[in-house]
Amino acid sequence: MDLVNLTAVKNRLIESGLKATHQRIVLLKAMYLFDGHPSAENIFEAVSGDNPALSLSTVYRVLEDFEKAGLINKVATRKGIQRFDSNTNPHNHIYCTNTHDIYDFYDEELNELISDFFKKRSIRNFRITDIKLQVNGEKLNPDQKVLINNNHK
Amino acid sequence: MDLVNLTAVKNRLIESGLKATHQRIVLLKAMYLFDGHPSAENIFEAVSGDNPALSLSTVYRVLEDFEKAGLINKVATRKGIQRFDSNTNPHNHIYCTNTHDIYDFYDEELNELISDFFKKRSIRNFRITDIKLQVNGEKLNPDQKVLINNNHK
DNA sequence: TAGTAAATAGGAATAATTCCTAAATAAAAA
DNA sequence: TTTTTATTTAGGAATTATTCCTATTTACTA
Repeated sequence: MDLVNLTAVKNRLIESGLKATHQRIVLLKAMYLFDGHPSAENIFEAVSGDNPALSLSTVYRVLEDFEKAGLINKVATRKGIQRFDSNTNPHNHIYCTNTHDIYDFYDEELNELISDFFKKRSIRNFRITDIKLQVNGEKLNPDQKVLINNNHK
Repeated sequence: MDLVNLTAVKNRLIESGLKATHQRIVLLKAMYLFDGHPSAENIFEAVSGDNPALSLSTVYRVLEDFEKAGLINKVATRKGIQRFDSNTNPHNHIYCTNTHDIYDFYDEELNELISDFFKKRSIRNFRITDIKLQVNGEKLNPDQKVLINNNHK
């Protein structure tokens, strides 16, 4: 199934309790198509060519609405700027201090490790909604990809 | 040894290659004394009563300098606002979605679990400087503390 | 105690985000 | 269909957060 198919996007909006307005459809598509962890401004730039009447304040409001509806998440950043993530599956983040790029990484073993840990250690007076491992550091060669390696076969 | 002792603070600055100016001493002390993960504004408010001539731009610049010197760290936030952490020991963060409070938590076993994991899985083309587990969720009773529980004895 | 490089105050400039409200629009009702 | 109504949006103003600029001040060095 195609995430950015028109009716699929409409349905996602409606399932989440949001009216399928033109702007929301455009913006949710843009979130799915964006490769990375865009800011509101990034998304605005991505769509405003085709949608010249779209307002930046609408982008902010709609992304906020999407987040409240659980369609996307906010990503924590150290730079003090809001960024968003359309990937709502459990995964982790690698942060490059130099470029401020954020890379996703999945690792089933790691997810289990962490979830097992929190079976033993609960947090009193707190309801956990999401756990992310945040790996900070720096990309070495700017021309090469950052890749997680499996050395243990 | 007292972290906020005058000569101790001076020495820390000098060891980090920074001149021990009045403003830096005041601000580093304030960082050590602040309970939590303050913004630049928080620190400014905390010290400006006793230091009316201190400028907010100095606070921003000095906290940035402290971070570069490794005296403090920036904390990733989802709200899009810079916050700082004077605790440079390995520890993790619990984020309350409602109050935007951030709680530290230490767990030796968890730290080991994670460091063992990254002995097996390295990240190609990336130098890790720091790893943090970021636990998102909501504080249940606002009048009670958030505490990590050890159920496994 | 003077000289020099580094740091600061203070405010202006910029960037990021939110707020406001008249107009437009989607969904429901007629 | 058209009308109604509640929601949503555009657009810009307002606010908040952060950085930049530069004359002045300060900490160290000789």
